Amino acid sequence: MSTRTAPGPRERLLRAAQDLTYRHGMGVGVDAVLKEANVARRSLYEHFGGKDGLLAEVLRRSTDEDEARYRQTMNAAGQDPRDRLLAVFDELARVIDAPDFRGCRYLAADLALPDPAHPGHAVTRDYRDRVRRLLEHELVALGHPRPGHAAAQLLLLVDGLLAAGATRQGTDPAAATRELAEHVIDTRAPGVSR
Amino acid sequence: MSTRTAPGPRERLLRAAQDLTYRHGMGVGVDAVLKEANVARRSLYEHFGGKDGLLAEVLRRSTDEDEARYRQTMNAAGQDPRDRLLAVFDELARVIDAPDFRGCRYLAADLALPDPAHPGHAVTRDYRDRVRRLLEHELVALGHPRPGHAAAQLLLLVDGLLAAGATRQGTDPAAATRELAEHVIDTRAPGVSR
DNA sequence: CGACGAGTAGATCAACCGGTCGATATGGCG
DNA sequence: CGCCATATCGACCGGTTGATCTACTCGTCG
Repeated sequence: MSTRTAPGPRERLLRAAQDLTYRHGMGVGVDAVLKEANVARRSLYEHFGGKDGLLAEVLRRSTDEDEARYRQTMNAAGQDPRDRLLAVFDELARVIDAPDFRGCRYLAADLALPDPAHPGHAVTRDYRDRVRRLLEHELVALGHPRPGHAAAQLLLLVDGLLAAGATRQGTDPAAATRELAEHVIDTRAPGVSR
Repeated sequence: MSTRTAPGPRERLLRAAQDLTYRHGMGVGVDAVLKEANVARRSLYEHFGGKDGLLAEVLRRSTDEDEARYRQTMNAAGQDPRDRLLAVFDELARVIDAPDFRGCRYLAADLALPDPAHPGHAVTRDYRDRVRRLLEHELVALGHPRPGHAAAQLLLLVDGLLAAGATRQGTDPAAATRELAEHVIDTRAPGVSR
């Protein structure tokens, strides 16, 4: 019963789909996923009801992994909320510098799925809210005067950084982002724009 | 010879593709474009060599339009570089509030085209650079100590705002962005994070 | 007039799309 | 052992993809 038993078809499907959707986008064919996972066509429909169900589950699992990564990045940075927040941006700098970085999964999913009723959208919306709360929690601990507002700003910086990283502009976007993040975090008086 | 002559097949193809790719993504079928444009199949291949060529040309034409829009937004704001820069963000606030806003075309294209050799990528890269130079020019006129750096930061805010607008987070992202943009523009001493 | 180029209409192609279905292998239990 | 439920398999479905090709129409200009 160990977790080291050979993963079943469901698990293999999820892993293959997670990999292929990230590398080739949401448009990957079911055939490609099945081939990569070495799973029969029918099993996909038994487990997930169809391609949409598989994609939604892939997104859901990814959000859990990524949220956990945010948490452990922050925990590794110590107890000071300021350090914990900035550690997130340092980690993102590493992420976008990875040679196989292909942009934010969730933004790509939202932009690639034209149907607003697709179950994937609910997953990405929930994910963004979880991350926002994570940031807001640290800002509250820091005694920030407008934690909700600042959290929204930090999330905006995260989105911008991931977008910039995906589109590979020459100037190092991570440093510029970190600078703005520090400003957001260190703003102690509300409404002061300069 | 007036521009009011009925547009030819090439023009109709571009308009239809521009509209359909924005609404349904880069994955739209050639058939759908042909039907919308009321153009024979062969004409597409005569004029653009294939779907990729059509998409690249659609992107190129869009960048020209959008760059012109940036310019006229800034010109309408007067001569003060600060006003001209902030006008861009006010305009973006309007853009993302439009009911049919579906995210940034170019970011969507970059994320949706897995092949890094696709001609569309060169177009989006060039566009981003043109906008960056546009912003940098105003920052220079403003006497900003690090115009290149600040332009990269503003571009990052633009990307973040467009991403946030596309994913519809509850809190109004435009106001938060404008606040950060003001900070970037008004930073007069280099290296000062607060 | 007649030749020409651009455009249209549509058949055809191999590849692929997402989805359905009967057959089969496997494993627990009487 | 025999039996059955379940999980998995892979052939098959109709439709669509992007692309190529032939045949026809039409307006223009020499």
